Amino acid sequence: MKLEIVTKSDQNDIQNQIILNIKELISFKNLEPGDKLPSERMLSEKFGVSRSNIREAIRKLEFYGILVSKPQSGTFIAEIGTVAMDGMLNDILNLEDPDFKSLVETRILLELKTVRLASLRRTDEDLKKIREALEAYAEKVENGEDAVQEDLLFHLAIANASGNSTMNTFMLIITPEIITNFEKYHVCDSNQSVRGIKEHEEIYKAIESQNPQLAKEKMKIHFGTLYQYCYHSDK
Amino acid sequence: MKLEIVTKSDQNDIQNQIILNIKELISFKNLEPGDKLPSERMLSEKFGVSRSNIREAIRKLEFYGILVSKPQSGTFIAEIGTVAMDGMLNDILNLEDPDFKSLVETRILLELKTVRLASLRRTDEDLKKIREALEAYAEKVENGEDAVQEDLLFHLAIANASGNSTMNTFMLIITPEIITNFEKYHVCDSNQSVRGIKEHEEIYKAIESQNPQLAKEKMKIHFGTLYQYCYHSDK
DNA sequence: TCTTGAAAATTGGTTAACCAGATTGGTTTC
DNA sequence: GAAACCAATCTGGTTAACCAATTTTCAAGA
Repeated sequence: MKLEIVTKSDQNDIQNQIILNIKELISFKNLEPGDKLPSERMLSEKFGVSRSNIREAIRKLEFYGILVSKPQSGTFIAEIGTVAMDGMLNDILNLEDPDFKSLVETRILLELKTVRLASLRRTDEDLKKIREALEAYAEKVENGEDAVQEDLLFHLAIANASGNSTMNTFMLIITPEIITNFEKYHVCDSNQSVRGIKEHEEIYKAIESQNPQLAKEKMKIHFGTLYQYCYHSDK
Repeated sequence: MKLEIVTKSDQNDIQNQIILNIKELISFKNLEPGDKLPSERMLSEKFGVSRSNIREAIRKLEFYGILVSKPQSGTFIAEIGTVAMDGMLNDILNLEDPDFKSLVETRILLELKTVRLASLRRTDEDLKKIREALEAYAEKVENGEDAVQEDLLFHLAIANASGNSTMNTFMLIITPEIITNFEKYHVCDSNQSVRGIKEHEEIYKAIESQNPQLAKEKMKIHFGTLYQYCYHSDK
């Protein structure tokens, strides 16, 4: 178990080292947005790492919008300006893994917004999906089973109905880590789940009646416990 | 240009097709969290695609926390439960590319929060970095140059000072797309930039004096124009 | 001198062979 | 019978050769 983690972080180190090398190369060669990077082969030779490592690092920088690679042509620096590129590269190199508190804080922020947007923009189709998620959750809880997953799917359905694809994506990104940490720290107990049904129903009703203010209010209540955890804990 | 876009989207289609295949395989074989997926070779043969395509799809699902691959051992289904896995896979397959409105909406949401957190948690080191970003921005504007990048670096410095790694990452993710769209739609003109200096300074002062409410207020004012764009446009 | 166009070189993507570490199953040993 | 051990096998990762599309080069033709 230990070993595996070490390799993972080593892997990350290598990737960050490559990104640092690329950054220095760009700076040294005075490359500007739109310019072509040396080929993957050349980079792998120059940095003394495998081409797949290079490709991986390039993918990461592509994800953050700093590079754009065109098939059979080359990898180019995105048109975001030298200054932004340099600043962002620094930030990417300094990125730290999210802690649980940071996740919860972000989740609450996102959800208080998505629930508002959902109540404004939801289609009938959206509403139906939320209803289904709600019922799946209620059924699980009533059977006394663990319903963390169904809980989160209800919230994801709301994010989906918000009509904001960015927030929807972000919710998807943090969800698995929320689940893992919930199970690790046992944040919710079964009593809370029973109460959760009523809270979910209230949120649903607010969305149904297209009342954004009420929806946000009910979501805030629903997050009551988490809120406390987030703002009164040292974790 | 057209061709390139087509290949990109084709590429995406292939990846989504693989993810769909994996989803069906999991369902068909009744695989549960913790179980091992067939090896990459086997999957590539079964689905009739290259192993690198398989690896790429697995990486994507790893990013969304659904799979975990261990070197020299296998790829495993993450411990997030069958229901959550299934629901998330559906959501991932239906993910749509973010539109500009969605980006701006999310940016405003994030920044009104990060500026509050930054004013509460900023260290002296953070403050210094924000100050530097502010000065770089002011200098560019006073020279009559375009300062979109410096503008965003100022905001990223605030996100960095927020002490919330998740929000920081999210800000990094949306920044390049914001830059690209700003340049495309010419959202800001130079007059706005001059006014922007004063606004940035006010935000800085609020963070310096650790006044979260004021900081949020000043940020809201700063977003005035964008706000309008966001809520009174059909785009 | 400029245009044209075909061949050569270069590129990211793909494929297949290979590697080292992990797993597995059976055999030995006590 | 159980524990220890070893070798065969299987795994994700790496490497190197290959591919098809793109870009470059440069000589032929006007």
